[in-house]
Amino acid sequence: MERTYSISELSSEFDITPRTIRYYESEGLISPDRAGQKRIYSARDRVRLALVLRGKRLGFSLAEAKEIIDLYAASHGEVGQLRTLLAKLGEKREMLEQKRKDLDASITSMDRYAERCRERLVELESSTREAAE
Amino acid sequence: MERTYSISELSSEFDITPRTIRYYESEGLISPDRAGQKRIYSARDRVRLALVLRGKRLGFSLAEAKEIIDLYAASHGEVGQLRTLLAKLGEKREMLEQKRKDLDASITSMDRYAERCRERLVELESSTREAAE
DNA sequence: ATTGACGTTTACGTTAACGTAAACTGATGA
DNA sequence: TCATCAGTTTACGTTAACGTAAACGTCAAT
Repeated sequence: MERTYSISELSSEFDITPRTIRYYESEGLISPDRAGQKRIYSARDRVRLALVLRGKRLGFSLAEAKEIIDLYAASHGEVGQLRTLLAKLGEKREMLEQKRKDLDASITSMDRYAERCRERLVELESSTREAAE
Repeated sequence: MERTYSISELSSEFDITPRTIRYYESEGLISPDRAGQKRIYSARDRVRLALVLRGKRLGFSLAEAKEIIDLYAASHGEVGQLRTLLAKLGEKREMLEQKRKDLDASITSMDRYAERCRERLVELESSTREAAE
């Protein structure tokens, strides 16, 4: 038997509210089982939730995140399905690549700037010491 | 004399509407000069606009983008200013690092998945050929 | 003189992604 | 038995980031 999760367990684990999780369900991002009224989340549901949140951190909308995540659950029955799946994966892959370029550019320019600041700080500190002599 | 830009030049270059650019100004992200009523954008304004858009692609809100971009325009006069600036740069740098982790994880898992799909496709195609013999 | 093209301000409208509150339903421990 | 969680549905409220429309200014070209 695999482990299951309640909505409050997941909400505290991922630091989001139950409302958010229910909203994701209403948008078709997760589909937990039910025990009567109560939602029962499987390990698979938990993984999907984690993927949604990661997508959000990367700036994807919920709709975009759903598109991507649903690719991982697509059926691989026929050759045609596999071909279109691979094509869609290629698209998403390009979006990620674009983000990587943006991110790398952001990081390198910030690092360069911080380095210049540190040099300037050393300058200022040494001149302060001179003034004290 | 440095080159300047009209609002429509920038909006078409970056593929956004003038409304968006004016909104960014109202949020304090850009502060173009004026020639009477008309806004005149400098090369510096253009760079800031590009930074805003890059920030958005990476999932930052306009407020977050502003915080980051404003760091690049902070004054380096006193030692104390430089110290707090470096501290803030460290914070932002960590946020970018987190995004890089998320992004790397997304890319590697997607690449792995695509590879499995390609293998499966080769299988299916070979079995199709066998059936044709 | 007027017609566009381009610009402006003001203000209301819209959508995504939830927040919040009300009213209800079991299960469970004192 | 009663209260107290933990969960549920329904529904209205909110915020960021613009869209859209109205009403107006200005300048060059016809």
